[in-house]
Amino acid sequence: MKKKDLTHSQLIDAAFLLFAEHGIDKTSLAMIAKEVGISKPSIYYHFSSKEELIERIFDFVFSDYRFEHDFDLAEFNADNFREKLLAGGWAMLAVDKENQRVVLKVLNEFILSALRDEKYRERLIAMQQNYLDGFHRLLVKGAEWGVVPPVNLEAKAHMLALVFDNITSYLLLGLELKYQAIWQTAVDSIFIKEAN
Amino acid sequence: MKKKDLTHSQLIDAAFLLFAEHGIDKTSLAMIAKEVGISKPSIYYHFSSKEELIERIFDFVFSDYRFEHDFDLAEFNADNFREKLLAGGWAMLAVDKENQRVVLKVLNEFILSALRDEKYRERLIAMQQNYLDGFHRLLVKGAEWGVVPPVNLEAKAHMLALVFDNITSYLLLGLELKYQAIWQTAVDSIFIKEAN
Amino acid sequence: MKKKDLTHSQLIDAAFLLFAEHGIDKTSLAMIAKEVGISKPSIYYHFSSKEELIERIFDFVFSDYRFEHDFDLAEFNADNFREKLLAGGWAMLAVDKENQRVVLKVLNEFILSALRDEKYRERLIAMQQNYLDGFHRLLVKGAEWGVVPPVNLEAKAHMLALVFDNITSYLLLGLELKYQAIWQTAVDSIFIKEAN
Amino acid sequence: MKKKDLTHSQLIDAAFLLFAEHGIDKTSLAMIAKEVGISKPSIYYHFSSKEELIERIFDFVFSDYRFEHDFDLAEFNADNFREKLLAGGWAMLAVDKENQRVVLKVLNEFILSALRDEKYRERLIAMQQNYLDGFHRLLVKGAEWGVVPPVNLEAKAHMLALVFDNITSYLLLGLELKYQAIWQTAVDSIFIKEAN
DNA sequence: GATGAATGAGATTTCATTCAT
DNA sequence: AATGAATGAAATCTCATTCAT
Repeated sequence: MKKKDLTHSQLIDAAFLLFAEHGIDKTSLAMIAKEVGISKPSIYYHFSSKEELIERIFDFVFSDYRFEHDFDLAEFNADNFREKLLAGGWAMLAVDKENQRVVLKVLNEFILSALRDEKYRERLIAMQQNYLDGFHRLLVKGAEWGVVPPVNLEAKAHMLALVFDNITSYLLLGLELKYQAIWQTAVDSIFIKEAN
Repeated sequence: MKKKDLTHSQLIDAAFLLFAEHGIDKTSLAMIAKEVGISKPSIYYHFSSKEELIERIFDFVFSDYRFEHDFDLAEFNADNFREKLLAGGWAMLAVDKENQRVVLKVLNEFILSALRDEKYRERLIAMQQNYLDGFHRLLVKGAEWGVVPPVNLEAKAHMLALVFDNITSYLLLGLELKYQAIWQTAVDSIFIKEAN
Repeated sequence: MKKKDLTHSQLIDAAFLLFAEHGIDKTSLAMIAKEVGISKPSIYYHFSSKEELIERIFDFVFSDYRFEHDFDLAEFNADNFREKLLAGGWAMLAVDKENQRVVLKVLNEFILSALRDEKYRERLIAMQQNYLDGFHRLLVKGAEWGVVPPVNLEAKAHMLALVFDNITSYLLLGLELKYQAIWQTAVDSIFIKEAN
Repeated sequence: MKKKDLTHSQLIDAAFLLFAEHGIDKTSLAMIAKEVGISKPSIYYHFSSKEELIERIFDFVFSDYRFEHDFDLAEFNADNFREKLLAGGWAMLAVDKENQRVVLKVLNEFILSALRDEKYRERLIAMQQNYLDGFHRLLVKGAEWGVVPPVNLEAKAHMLALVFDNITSYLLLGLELKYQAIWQTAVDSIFIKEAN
């Protein structure tokens, strides 16, 4: 790796961790520079402003956050459908907690930013939509395969997305719930033939 | 009301709105003072520091945010159980959107704060717990009344809480989903006799 | 004088002198604050920005710079016309040199600013126009009184203005010319009945 | 031209234009480098510091600014004396305005510098002196040829120089005066046999 | 009950300059 | 002949806070 690229990625890493620890607003360029061991103005050789650095962190965080990472449609079939769906949710519970907290903290920072800045809102919504659509596609497949009752698929999918998404938030806050059972309850409700 | 109390509540109101608009960090005491029409140092007569003002806003916001506001157990009975449960969720969709956004924005600010400051974490968790427990109590009642299958009640309750809570987040970001149907799907899943 | 007004005028004075000595760009707020003996941010209590301070200095300099100060039409009459005209120009040569240099240096700073900033251009042009018009009015009076040949008055007036104005510039640079004779030559040319 | 010389003169050109547009202080080496399409440190191969570059621009500007360019004594004779004198002044009014403005802006920058830096003062004074002396020599010749009354030649010459010089300043600021008539008035005053 | 005046700490950013390559 | 990477110094400006009045 060239020197420039090295420093560049050190800056991304340091900023990322500091954003998680102190929040974006309370992380100054001085703190980042100190962490990396370069001078404050040197940051400007790599990023034209703090704002640009923030955007690069945004890219960095969100590139990792895709439905397909958690649920790979290609691996699903009629036989393993329920299992896979359960496993996809449970996987997030088994992950390295510390690392997850860090990612989620920064993600939350950006959700707040998104409430005020169009630039972030669009991308954040695109990410949420990616999960909403992902679950929908999955259930449609499940219906095609005859394992999911073919009614009300969109609402079911979105309910799953909301539960899945919010489990991460509650984890982040340190609420200790029986997430496995909750996710299972949500997943199971999908397969019920509505009798009401 | 005494003058002191008047100014006090004007400060709370102004700070609350400004926190929603610009975020806590980016709202300066100068902005708040200007909004209320007093001088900056005068704020210190009412609050010993910005931090204390923030805490009072926290109280102000969270005093309004209780499960019992949304779902009043006293009004539930065996006959209206499903209806009331549906209505409690839908009510949040019918509320004055602008006002709701403001409250939710500030609430989100505090969720972020809670990730870094023990002081806020405890109270925020207490609030989330209030909803988690509230739904649980409700379903236990429902089971007693024979309208909810008496299995897996806790997980069902928490799933409802997660869906309920996250609907507000998605609303806030401006995602346009069929929330009524989603909530109905979640609610209906509660009544199913698990046959799998 | 109130404390605020005192500091305010100390700031104006200090900034004015420092602008003359180092130029506007090279005079930092730190230098000004140090000169007055207050802290850097205190300046912002009195002026909202460096730009505003500059504008106030501009006002301060230009309020002193009016044709009527140098040539008071009310004092002119047919008998003393030439004498008064001469004296008005010569007065500027007799003035306290050091003080004059300071004023002129800052004035020159603003001329440069005026080349780039509409805001200053207009006001500077108004000032030059004040002299151009002043000389014109004077010569018109002179013509009415029969002491100035009533031809070509505008060009004559403007020529006087140019000479008068530029004498200050040359003085400022330290060029040692026989300014008295130059001014006299210019003034005398006004009275000639053109015979060519 | 060698590559070195090429880049050198590109730097001079670019710096010159940028100085005119933004002023010396507000023109950074980064801006100049960008304009020429080289890297910032490369400037240091050609000039040892920004200060040296400024001095070279000074040379560049002032080499063009000589009395002999405007009034070539060799072309004057008794018959065409007045005409030539008029034409020399009018020429400056006919010149390409945009180009003239650029030169004059930079020149003005240096006048300001000259007020603070001995190094520039001497050379600037030399230039002004060149015009003052030039007009004087011209009038002396005119007197020898019998076309200019042989009295008060120095003051007349200097008055012409002041008018000539200041016309450029007023042009630069965008003041719209009848400069032709003004210059003619000044020139004509030279030929008058003083009768007062 | 409130303010006028001020401040220390610190934020982002710009700039001329350096030096190994 | 030029550059990539970095820096020290300093600029403007903001902010929470203080304290005599």
